[in-house]
Amino acid sequence: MMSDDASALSTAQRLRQEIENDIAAGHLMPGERLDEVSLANRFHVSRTPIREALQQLAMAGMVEIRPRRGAVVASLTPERLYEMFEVMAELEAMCCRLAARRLGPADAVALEKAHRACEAVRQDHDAYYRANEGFHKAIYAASGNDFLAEQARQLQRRLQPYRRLQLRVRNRVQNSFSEHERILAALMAGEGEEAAGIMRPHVQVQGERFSDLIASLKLMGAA
Amino acid sequence: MMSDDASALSTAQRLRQEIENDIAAGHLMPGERLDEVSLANRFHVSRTPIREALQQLAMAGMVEIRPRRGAVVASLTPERLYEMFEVMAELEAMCCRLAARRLGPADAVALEKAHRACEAVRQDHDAYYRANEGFHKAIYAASGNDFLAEQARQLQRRLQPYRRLQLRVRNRVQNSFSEHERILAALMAGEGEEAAGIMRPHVQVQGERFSDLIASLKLMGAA
DNA sequence: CTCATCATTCTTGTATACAAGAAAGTGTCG
DNA sequence: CGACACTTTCTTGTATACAAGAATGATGAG
Repeated sequence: MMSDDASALSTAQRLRQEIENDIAAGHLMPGERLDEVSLANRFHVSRTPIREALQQLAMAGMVEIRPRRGAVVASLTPERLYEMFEVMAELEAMCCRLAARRLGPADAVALEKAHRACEAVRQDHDAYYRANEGFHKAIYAASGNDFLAEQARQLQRRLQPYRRLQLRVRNRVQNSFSEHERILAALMAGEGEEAAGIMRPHVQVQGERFSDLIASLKLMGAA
Repeated sequence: MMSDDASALSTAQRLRQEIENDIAAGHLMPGERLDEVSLANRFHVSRTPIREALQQLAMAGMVEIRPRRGAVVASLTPERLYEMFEVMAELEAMCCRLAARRLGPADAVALEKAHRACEAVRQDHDAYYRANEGFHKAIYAASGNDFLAEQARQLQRRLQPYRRLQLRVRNRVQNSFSEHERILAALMAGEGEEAAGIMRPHVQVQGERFSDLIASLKLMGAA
């Protein structure tokens, strides 16, 4: 039996994923230097594939390469961060609109499951953070537009180091969960615009929440 | 006086741009093989920076790298193409919404200028194609969201090889121009939703236009 | 004549050597 | 004591050598 292993990854791509994970997980902080030799030693490869991985990350916006001066983890200004959240909100709103129209039985089941997973852990910030990610990804998938889903996941990943801080704010988890509930209901009812309208402010970081984000950003020590 | 030359590009980045231009310009066709040695000879460099450029292009979705089997210009299935146009339409609609709210005097001038440039060349398909690009880019810029503008430009670039074929369809230029006119008027009047509503179908490729696209796609010989 | 198997050739993947620019450390002079 | 120039060290950028997998072509059997 042949497994059409389309998921075959080159070494550089695997390395990219590893480093990307470290960035998304907050193990590598914005502004931090990415030394080619250290990375090469760490992964037991030469600098060549490491450099290829760094070039990929640069295109993904996760690192910044200053010619002749090395690569650093990309650090975003508050303005840019705001812009990215604004786009993220719109992409997710779009996912809602499409999902409401195209929702299949399998998608509906996956959505409810993801939602109940959130409910189960809403006392635990960190666990909720992960479950929340699952709920949002279920919506991307339900949009029926694979390209859109990929774009959404990619941007979500890029914002992850910053988003993590968001849920620590008092009552945020509780509010988040009840917003999920309303979104889910709207999707099931086929009310795309309704769902989109709830999703937008759910994702976007405005007003007080933005100030909170900036404050915690300073705590991170990002340049 | 100091010119903060942030535009300093590494060799790999320059090479990426060159190859990307060839793809966008249709000089390199979808499915075409990108031989590392040939490219290295052509640009008078070794394979190393070429490979770095190819990794970047892979992340940008412009080429596909099959491990151990080399890189080819990415060729999109009709489904994926449809999905990408759907997202493009939404991004541009979002630009409209934001631009209508935030439009500054400089943006307004730039928009009108770009529009008149379109008008001046509407007898010439190829010239209109370029002017059209300018009009859309002016809207991206007017959104006031630099990240959004970059995303829009990047996706536009990716769709360029396919979009080129669109305007050849009978009357498409005339229709396009009159849609521009209505979008411009709505933007100037601050009617963001109105502008977005015209932009969406202006960009999205649906119904007959999609069939036309698929037909010309087959002519391209893309796998 | 067609298909399968093996040898050959070509291309990609990786390490390494070397070149050259940036950073850091040292000493001297004001 | 502080600033500046110079030297040394370290890091990145590029080419090249070699290894290994894929494509290609030849040869032989059915």
